[in-house]
Amino acid sequence: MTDQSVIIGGSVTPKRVDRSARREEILAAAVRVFARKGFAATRIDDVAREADIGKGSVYLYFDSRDALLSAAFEAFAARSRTVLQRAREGTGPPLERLGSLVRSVLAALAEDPELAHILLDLWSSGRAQSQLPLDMPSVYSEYRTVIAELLREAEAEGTVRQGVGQHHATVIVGAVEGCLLQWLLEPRLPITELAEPILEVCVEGLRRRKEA
Amino acid sequence: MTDQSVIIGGSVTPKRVDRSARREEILAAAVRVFARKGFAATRIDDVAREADIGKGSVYLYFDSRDALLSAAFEAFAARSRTVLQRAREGTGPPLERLGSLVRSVLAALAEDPELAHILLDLWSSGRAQSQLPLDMPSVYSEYRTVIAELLREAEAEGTVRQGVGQHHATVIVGAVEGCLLQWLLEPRLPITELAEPILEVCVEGLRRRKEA
Amino acid sequence: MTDQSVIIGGSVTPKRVDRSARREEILAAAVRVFARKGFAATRIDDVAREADIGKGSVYLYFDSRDALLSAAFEAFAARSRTVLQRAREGTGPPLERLGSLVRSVLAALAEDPELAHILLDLWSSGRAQSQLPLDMPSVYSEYRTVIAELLREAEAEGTVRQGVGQHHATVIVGAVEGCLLQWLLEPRLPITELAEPILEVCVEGLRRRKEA
Amino acid sequence: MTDQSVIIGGSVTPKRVDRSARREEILAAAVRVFARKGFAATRIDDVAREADIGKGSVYLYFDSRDALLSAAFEAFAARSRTVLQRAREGTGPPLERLGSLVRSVLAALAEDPELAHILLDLWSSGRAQSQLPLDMPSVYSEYRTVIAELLREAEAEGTVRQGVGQHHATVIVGAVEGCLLQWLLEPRLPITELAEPILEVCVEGLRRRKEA
DNA sequence: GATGAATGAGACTTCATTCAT
DNA sequence: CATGAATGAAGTCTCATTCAT
Repeated sequence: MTDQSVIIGGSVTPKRVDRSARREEILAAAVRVFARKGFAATRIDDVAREADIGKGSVYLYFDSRDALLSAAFEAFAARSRTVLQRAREGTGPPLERLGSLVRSVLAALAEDPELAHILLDLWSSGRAQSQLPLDMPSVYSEYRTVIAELLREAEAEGTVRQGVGQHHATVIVGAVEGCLLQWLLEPRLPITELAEPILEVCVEGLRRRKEA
Repeated sequence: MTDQSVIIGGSVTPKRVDRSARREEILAAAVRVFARKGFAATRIDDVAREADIGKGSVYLYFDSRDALLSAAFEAFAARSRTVLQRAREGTGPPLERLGSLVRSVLAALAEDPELAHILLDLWSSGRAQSQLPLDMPSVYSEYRTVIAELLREAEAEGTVRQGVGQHHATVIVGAVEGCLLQWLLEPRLPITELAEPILEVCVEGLRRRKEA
Repeated sequence: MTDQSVIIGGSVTPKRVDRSARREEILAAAVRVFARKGFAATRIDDVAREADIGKGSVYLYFDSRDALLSAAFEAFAARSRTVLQRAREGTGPPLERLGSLVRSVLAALAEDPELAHILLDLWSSGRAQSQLPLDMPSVYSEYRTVIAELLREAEAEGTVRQGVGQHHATVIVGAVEGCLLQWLLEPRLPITELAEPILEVCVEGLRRRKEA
Repeated sequence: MTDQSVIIGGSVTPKRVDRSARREEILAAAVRVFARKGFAATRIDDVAREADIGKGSVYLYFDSRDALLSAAFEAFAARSRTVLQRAREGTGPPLERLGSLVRSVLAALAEDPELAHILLDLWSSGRAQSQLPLDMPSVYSEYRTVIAELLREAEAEGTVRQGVGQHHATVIVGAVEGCLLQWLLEPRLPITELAEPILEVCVEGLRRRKEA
């Protein structure tokens, strides 16, 4: 609304850098609090204190409390998109790209547990009444699509069984997200170590090979 | 509305309504609203209206709003325990019992989508800020334990590969819950049809058998 | 409203005895609870439970919760009136009748601590906003009047100094009630033993010096 | 309405209003309402309206409705302590200091009838059910102690009869508080004029007969 | 821009009172 | 008469949002 511009060296330099950096700081603070207390229990005051600014100042950067959750969702979705994009653009055998994808997803969230923790809230908010336009469903839809593509390539290559399709993509996404869920509920589970078992189970299956 | 005096076990109930039946009615109404709007957005008034009683009457059967969520959790946990118990007590080849378990879990929730929908809230409540003593983590812990037992039996039998253990149990639980999650976010996914792909992926794996 | 009468031996005997006995029971129960928890914190439910009847039944005997306090006030006022009447009608030296009065007041309340305890609530209710028509002020007014009469008689007799009047009556009433107050706040104070010090302080201070 | 930034002790107060001044304003408003309607009948809304602020603003300065009563108690107790301290530290004949004390107590409350009126509620709150930690009993205990000390000094001096002790102190405290009680119930009583009768009754009654 | 005091809508909860049985 | 389940008005308290400084 107010566009205080500062003229430096003859070029118009909107204070955008500062503004957006400050916005990011606040968002990061908000995510930390969401992770700690959950969205429902998080007060604007908590966020302001965490960001070490005044309560009113939060509203200079975000329209509303809900907007903070939306922004957190955006951060999560952006990261997801990046990871998925990389898998899509990657080269090499599709099953290896699948492996990388699974490892990346788990590593990304293990590295940033704060963001991971708000997953639960995002799942809840992704449903029903929520006035928020957080499109969680489409995040998972894209996720399934990418994996289905990889499986299709693998099928074309002959590295996976015939008849593998959408549903199997859903199962793989499910295995990853379900392991994350369990880790969120039980932080002692070694999340990064679960990548290999996930791939073993999904790719190799549990049944013993007859002649192996 | 009032369902007269009710005979239970041959003795006349002291008063007019069957307390526990009425309690269940209100809980069912609450679960319907939770499913529709989520716990955070559900007002006592909503529950009362759904149950077609006065707001104050809810408090005759539940101590607080939180107690409603606790009760919903109990209903969910009780059902989980039943399903798991059945798998534990079952006879027959362990991998078949695993199959039954997976199918039962999905069928149970598909049959009662209302209860399934509050899963998201229960997951959230299972973490952090919640003062509620909803022990979601232990639900999943037991779940993993039962599956790990089945895998151990199968390993003893020689029907699964050696080295299969806790982590693989976590992956199977994850696959089931992760598929449920996706269904909750995207109700068009055919949840019951996912049981077979889950079992295929987990038991058989995706990779094509060399000599098949 | 309902006047269920029972014919016994040919005479109409309204069930008044029972009815009024029951009323007294409830009132006594109410007074016990008021004494224990104070009027503000007393619930109709508490009274019903104490009287061992159903909550709704309280309303068969009292119009409202406030009516219970009114009735308790009436009981207190009636007792006060009795004590005062006795002092008024008594014969003998006025200062001795004053002594009896003081001893009676303290003894009456010491004997029935329950009623004494609600004095505090009655004092509060005797003021301001209270919709209740509890006329505490007139209880004390009558009290002062009776004592002033005794003092006037004593003055006429020459047993107290001249100039003793209304204000001194107020002081004597005050001394008694003020001691009661302290006892209510600090039950270890020996309330009945305070009668003599009160009389010593007050009467000896008023008695004309013999030879002066 | 907002009274700008205020300089206290040379340092700029961090924000705009002086928190403690505003707190006092609200407390004063609360005391006015308590005096008018009694604590039990006073709603937060009443206090807010009296202070001409929003309902929620009360909670910026007091944790709860009960905290308002506690604060009012503190104001009363602080004043009591001051009056008592003065009597304790005073010099001069003990019976004169007793006279000053009685006059001070009556004058202090006569001057601030608002605070006096809540005495009734404080007495009630000093008992039983109240969760509040208002220690009315100890106020009166200290009061008795100070007067007992004065009497002991007077006894040592020979200005009061032998055998005068704790109980007589209780009677004097009672006379003062009992007169206040009557004034509260019957505001037409001339409270300040009662100091002399109280002293006449009590002091002359205690003074040793010169030639006896 | 920054702040935090102020606000008041709205949620929970209590409990006096009613009334069908 | 007796009862206690049901009710909803009313009260406390919270907190997102606004706005004067």
